[in-house]
Amino acid sequence: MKGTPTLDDIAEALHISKATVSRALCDHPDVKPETKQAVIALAKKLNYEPNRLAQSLRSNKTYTIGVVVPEIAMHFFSSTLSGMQDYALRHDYIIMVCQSMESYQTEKINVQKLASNRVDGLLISLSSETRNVDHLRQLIEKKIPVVLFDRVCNDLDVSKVIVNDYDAAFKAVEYLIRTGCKRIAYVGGPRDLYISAQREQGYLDALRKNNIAPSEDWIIHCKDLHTEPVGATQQLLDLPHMPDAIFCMNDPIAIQVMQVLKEQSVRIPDEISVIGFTNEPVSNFIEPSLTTVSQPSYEMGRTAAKLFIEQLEHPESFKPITKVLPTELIIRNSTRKLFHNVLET
Amino acid sequence: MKGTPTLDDIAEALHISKATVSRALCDHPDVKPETKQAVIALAKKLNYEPNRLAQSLRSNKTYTIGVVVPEIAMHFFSSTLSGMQDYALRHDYIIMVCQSMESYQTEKINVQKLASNRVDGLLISLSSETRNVDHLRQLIEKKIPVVLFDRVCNDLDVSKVIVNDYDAAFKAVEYLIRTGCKRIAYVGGPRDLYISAQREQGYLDALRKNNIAPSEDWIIHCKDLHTEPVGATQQLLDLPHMPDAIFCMNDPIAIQVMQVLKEQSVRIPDEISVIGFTNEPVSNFIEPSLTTVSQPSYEMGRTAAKLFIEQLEHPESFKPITKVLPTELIIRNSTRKLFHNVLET
DNA sequence: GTTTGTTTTTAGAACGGTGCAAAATAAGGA
DNA sequence: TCCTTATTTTGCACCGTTCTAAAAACAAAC
Repeated sequence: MKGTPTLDDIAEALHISKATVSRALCDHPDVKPETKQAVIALAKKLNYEPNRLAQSLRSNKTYTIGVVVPEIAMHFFSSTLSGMQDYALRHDYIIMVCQSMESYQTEKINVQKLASNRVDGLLISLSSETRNVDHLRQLIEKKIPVVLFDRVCNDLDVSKVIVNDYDAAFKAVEYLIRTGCKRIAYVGGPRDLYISAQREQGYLDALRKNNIAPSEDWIIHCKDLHTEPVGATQQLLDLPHMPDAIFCMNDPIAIQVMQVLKEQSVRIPDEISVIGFTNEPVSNFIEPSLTTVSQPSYEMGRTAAKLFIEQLEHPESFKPITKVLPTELIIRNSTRKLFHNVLET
Repeated sequence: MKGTPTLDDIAEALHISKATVSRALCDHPDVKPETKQAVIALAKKLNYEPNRLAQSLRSNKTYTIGVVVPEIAMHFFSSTLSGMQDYALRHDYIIMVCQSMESYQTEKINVQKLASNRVDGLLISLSSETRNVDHLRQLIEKKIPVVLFDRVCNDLDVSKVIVNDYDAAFKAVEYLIRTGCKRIAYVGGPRDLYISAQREQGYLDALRKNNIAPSEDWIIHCKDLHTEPVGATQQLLDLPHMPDAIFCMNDPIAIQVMQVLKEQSVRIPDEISVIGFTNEPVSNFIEPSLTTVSQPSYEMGRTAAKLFIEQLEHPESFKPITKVLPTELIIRNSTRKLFHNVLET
């Protein structure tokens, strides 16, 4: 016998047809028990494994899920990947992973490569540059399921896994206000990055509800999340009337903000409170530890994979749904204590 | 026309055979220029894309690389994944990612699933539990290339990407000695985890070279890297003669060690110096910032992918090689300053 | 010994692309 | 014009599986 055993090899050895062998291995009822026995025994002996490629070619199904994240090495995303991988593998799917590096062009290429690799569908968190989602729409038109997570967009009628960014931001900012902060700034991502806009809206509404007039000066949008927050912080410090709190779109931004504050010897939280979003591991260890909104990243990945597989395996009963997972405000030491207010009320 | 266009569709439309179409698209010389033109034009118009599955079935090549890491969400590994992904995609490969969660069983399952998905080969970093590598040997016997990175093992004759763990550990420990530490402990992984053993050996030899007799009490092996270091630290603190430095196998361990020291109000580095390994982002932000050995994780991933693809595409000239990437001792504030010694010498 | 009805098995056609040998066409030389 | 050589093109088999329709095998009933 040559390389890996095939159906034909088994069929030939037992003097039966490969169709029967195929049936026997699928436990099809139309096969005589003793034939089935013989086939299974020989298959085991030869260490036979069906060729996935051939199966896929025939069935047009690859048991493969394409995943695109902005950056694999960002903890939030690697944690979602972990959740997806676990769920997928347990259901016999494998994930193919790409990263867009926050570039729209790269994202398009990623999607294209995954599609040409015939993935059964796509789990994607959009790059911060992405405005146009035609590359996804094309897939959807071809009936290839797409599930968005975290960095979603509203003009696609697909399943989504998110947290309530608006609400979480609202609560975070309201917490700042309850600790006595009055001049609260927001350092966010690009203006049209959906999650950033949502968090900004929550921020604005929390201010308004508490009779604080928002100021344009307090809101800064960064295109490049890795470097711009540094300048943004300086800009805030240079204001005639410096803010007393900074709400950051995510933890990496908050960390850059804190670095600048520390360099300039601005005391955190006495002079300025800082609050982040995501609860990356580092936020627990930075000094002072960072108050932040925790997002269930692993669970988001798991849920995205779950919705995806359900959609794929029960297309008849499929309706796009949006799963909103809970967040939690993790209070640490980068924000003032509630102490005074508790006394005041 | 039905769903996705195929070679046959183009052939039929142009009244030529699909073989010619196939050739035209591969830019084979044996096709009349005008035919080629026509084919390419129509292919573009129909948005034709060759079916990877069909190609793979025929050629027995999938342009897919299986990757197994101990834990996707550990920064070191997500960073290697990032490097692999970048290099792979640029060379038209896609990575399929699995995590072993430090479990030998899961690792075997991962390898098995990836193999049954007909990956062209495997990049793997072994779980801390893995002693036996027969699951990899099976692949190698089937001529499926395997490249090991970081967590390698010596009984496989394959390409490897590592850092010089022994040397880096030696230098790190010697640095501790030069800052005046004399009772240096080692908190590592399981005894037979190769990188841990290597680092331990470097540690031991650095002590001996500097006439410090190693003590059994100073060396602790943790099976579970996520929880055991806490108890290990306590154990060290409870020694009649407490260590004045702790060399940790990696940063996550170092961070747990530091947490315990801080809880017990042991001053770092005045009473005990702490040194880590890997240079995870968090080590720069923890207080005091962690002195550690930086490993080029992204580069390790890239290099692993590179070696792999070279091996795959030039099997004739293949010889297993071991790439040793450079490390760097990053001196921060969890270790004493060199000051005194500089004066002494 | 037919007829009818169940099992059980079998060719053979997909799936979509590539490679080979052979055929068809075009061009050049005597 | 015929023969030779070079250029293009064409069937067809193959990769390994699954599915369909039809055939074969067997048993029970008439």
